[in-house]
Parts: sequence; structure tokens; C-alpha cells
Amino acid sequence: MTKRIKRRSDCPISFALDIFGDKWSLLIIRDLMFKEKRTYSEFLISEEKISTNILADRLAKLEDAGLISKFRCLYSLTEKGIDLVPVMVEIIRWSANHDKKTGAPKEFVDRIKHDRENFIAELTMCLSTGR
Amino acid sequence: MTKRIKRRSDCPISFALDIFGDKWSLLIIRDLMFKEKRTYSEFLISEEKISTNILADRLAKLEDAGLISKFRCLYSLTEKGIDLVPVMVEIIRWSANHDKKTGAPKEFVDRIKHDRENFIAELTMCLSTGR
DNA sequence: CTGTATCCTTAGGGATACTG
DNA sequence: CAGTATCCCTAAGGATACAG
Repeated sequence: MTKRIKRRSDCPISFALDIFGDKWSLLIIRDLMFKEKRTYSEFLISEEKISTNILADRLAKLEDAGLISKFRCLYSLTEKGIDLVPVMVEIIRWSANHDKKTGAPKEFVDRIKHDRENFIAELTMCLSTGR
Repeated sequence: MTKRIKRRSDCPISFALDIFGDKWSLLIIRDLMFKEKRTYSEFLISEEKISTNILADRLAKLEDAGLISKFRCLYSLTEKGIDLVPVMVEIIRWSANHDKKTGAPKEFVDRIKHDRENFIAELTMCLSTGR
């Protein structure tokens, strides 16, 4: 089942928000990107407790938008999805800066500050080689 | 009127999404950050056509979250809001990479690629000095 | 295990009128 | 101009049962 999205304007921020501007999509991306989750049931057991219908809906939308792909019940990030790594990294950095309770590991944030470019290249390569 | 937000987990991505994970908040940030909008009526006339009740709701939430502040009916970004510049820049870069129709100016994207760090520092300074 | 389907509640949102 | 208030509708979301 495909889930089309309506476009509000030609603004690049608006374009991105039309795709992942909600409370759940980026959590699924996070689980694929940083937690090596790949199956439906693995996504279900996140700390935020997504419900089954919402999960199915977002998986379909993300697949339709070309951020993730599915092969025999295993989900993975596409190139377009992997290219969100810098966005995710900056969000994590922002949260680490402005929330004392956030679970972002200190070494992670320090590493970003220290050598952000290398980190992104490295992580992207690591992700694109499957596993 | 203050608008509190419920927290879903201690994850930094989730923390950020709880604050600006919707279709409108980052558009208001965009208008403050890149379009020098500062008044209620200026926000209202965006291309995406936000309605009055939603605008009032998001302004209250963003103010409560400490991303924007209000002084005599003029809104501006706080330090916490200005610190979203790298996030916004990466979103714009991502959209420019994956959408042919996006309105992101070529020079803007090239400039990011060429010297991202300088760009951010410069823009942040420009924003923090008011105007 | 991977989803669908259903029921129900709440939140988001559009339109428009109205107030200080 | 800067919002509030109201009406009304749709989308989002939680719970849970069910199917392949």
C-alpha cells in the first residue's frame, strides 16, 4: 500500500517537513541508523511505544518517499535515507546542548565537535555496507 | 498562555521532535531565521498558509520551549533557537540534494558545501546582533 | 512474526467572526 | 494589527483483536 504526501510549497524546509515532519518518522530512521533495527517487531519495542497502525503507516510513507526500502521483511535505509545522517547528527548535537537529561553519550557529542566531517563519512560508509 | 509539552523518552532525537516535530514549528523558525519576519501578520502570509489558531498555538509552544522570545509584539530567536541554524542548514542541503523542484538557491547550497563552518558562524553572528 | 482491521478518543487544522 | 473564540471536520494516535 502506497502513501502519497501532499506538497505545501517549493521551500526546501517545507519539502522536508512534508516527508518527515511528524513525531514518529525520524524515530524509525534513528532506529535504522543508530540501533541496527531492521524488523517490524524491533521497531515496535522502542522506548516511545509506537502503536502498530502508526508504525505500518510510517513505514509505508517512508518507503514511498524513498528513504527506506524493504526486502523480505527486512527494512534498510536507502541512499536518500543515509543522507539524513548530517541532519540527525545536528539534531543530536542540538539536544545535547540544550537538554541536561538527554541520553546522548558524551563521547558522541565530543566526537562530533572534534571531527564532524570524518564522523559523517565514516558512519555513512559503515551504514551503506549493509550489516 | 503557556503550552507545555509531554516528554516521550530521554533520547535526543525524541527530545527534539517533542519540541519541533510537526509540520509548522520549523517553518516559523525558518521565517525568523532566513526571512526576517518578526510579527504575527508576517508569519500569517507564508506560502504554506498557516491558520491563525495554529500560528498562535505554535508561537506559544516555541516561546515556552525557549526557542523564541517576544518583546512588544516582535518575535525573535533566542540563543537556543539560533543554535538550530546547523540543523536547518542540513535540512536545506538534504532537500536540495533530493528534490529537483526545491526553491533552495544554488549559491546557498554551494556555499554550504564550500565552507559550512564559516557560513554558520557568520549567519549566527548576523542573527544574534538583531535586525 | 508481520502486519490489518476496528473502535474510539484526542489533537490538528481550516474558516471565519470577533475583540482590545 | 495581534491575537481569541468558535464551529466543524479530518488526521493522528492508542488499544486491542485478528489474519496470513
